[in-house]
Amino acid sequence: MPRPRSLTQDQVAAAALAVADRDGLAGLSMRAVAKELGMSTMALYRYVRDRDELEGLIVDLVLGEVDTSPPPDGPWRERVEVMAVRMRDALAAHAAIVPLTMTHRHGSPGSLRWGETVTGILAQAGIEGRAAAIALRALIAYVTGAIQLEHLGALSGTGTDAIAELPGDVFPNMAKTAQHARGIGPDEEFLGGLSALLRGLGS
Amino acid sequence: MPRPRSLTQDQVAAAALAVADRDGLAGLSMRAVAKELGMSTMALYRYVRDRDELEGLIVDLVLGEVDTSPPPDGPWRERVEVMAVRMRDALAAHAAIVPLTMTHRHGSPGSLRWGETVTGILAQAGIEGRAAAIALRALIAYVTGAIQLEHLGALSGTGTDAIAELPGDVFPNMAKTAQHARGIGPDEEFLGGLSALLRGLGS
DNA sequence: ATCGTAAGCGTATGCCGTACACCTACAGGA
DNA sequence: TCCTGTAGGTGTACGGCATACGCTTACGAT
Repeated sequence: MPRPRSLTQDQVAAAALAVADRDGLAGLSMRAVAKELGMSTMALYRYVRDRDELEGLIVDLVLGEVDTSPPPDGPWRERVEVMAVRMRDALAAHAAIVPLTMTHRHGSPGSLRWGETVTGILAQAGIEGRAAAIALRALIAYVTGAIQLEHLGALSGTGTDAIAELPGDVFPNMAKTAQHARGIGPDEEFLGGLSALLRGLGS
Repeated sequence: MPRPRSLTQDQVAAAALAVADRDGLAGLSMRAVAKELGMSTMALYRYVRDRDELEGLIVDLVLGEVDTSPPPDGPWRERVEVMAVRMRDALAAHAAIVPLTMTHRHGSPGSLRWGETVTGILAQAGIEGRAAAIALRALIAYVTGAIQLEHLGALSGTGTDAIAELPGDVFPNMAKTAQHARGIGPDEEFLGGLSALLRGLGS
């Protein structure tokens, strides 16, 4: 009976994501998203309660793009690694919104599906119950932490250079470590830490 | 010759931290910090270039409170664990500013000293060069990720309850895992994941 | 053709960070 | 003792933010 909606929430989320991809997280505002959709600022509020909900929709959208189908057969560590890499790739495609995932990942359907697949792999490997709960949280902690680190000064970036040139008498170990760190790419870094965690999770 | 400063940057940082502790990150504003110091808003800018620098000072202050003296002798894994727990405890005392540490940890003296001590322990354990660089970054990724997770919906909180009540036919593994997760405290969770990572780092 | 509903919009409020121009307290030299 | 240059401290103002509120308007059902 009333006037029909002209947009879906998905379209709103997609517009917001486009703004964030183009102008960064700082450029993401209700005004900017409304302009992206060709509406007035306040019209946006017909689709979203407030900015917080909009951020949730963006995270849902990005996390929903992660392929959560069970990876091909193989050793369980490799299969979990595939899942971790899928998550990392999806977020790398929208690096600007990575900080939002920490606040809004909770309860997102994509995140739940990812967890479901991972716990399934763990269960097949005999990791269940409390051990599975701890393993899943450890994986989430590592993956989200590593992704944020990666987008806030890569291992081979200027930050590492600065550390490598620290006074050798005050920070001898850091200076030496940074020297070696220069040659390490982001992939090797991410996968290296991940495989250590996975080795340890097998008890 | 000119009028002397009446405040140190440390005092400014302490006031800002007090505001954040009391009113949360959302309550942290230049106006609020200036009021905390009993000055006008703009006087604050005599001590700090902009808000970004103020945030850096806060992080420096909190990270500077971490005890970075070498832990007592013992197995290297236990010594690294002590370092991780010290970092976690320091941040837990100021949970509101945890998100700031992701953006401002880089180059903070406290963070450097922490890294120096950790790489020292790793070196004594025979982990050096590229392996040490990867190990350090993995530890930072896990610790920061876990701390953020902890302050954004604990394992035994309402979020877990919601997951435990998910449709069992769509998320069977998650539902079962969440059931077991309910009984896990934050310490057990943090230390469990950490010891897995440390086991794996020993190659 | 009309009418109720909700879409969409304009305006306004109270925050925010901060640029700028001004006044003022103080240490050093006279 | 007074004078003066420097930098500390302040008030005002601007543009941008999220969003509350009330109006207008498009539309599907009658």
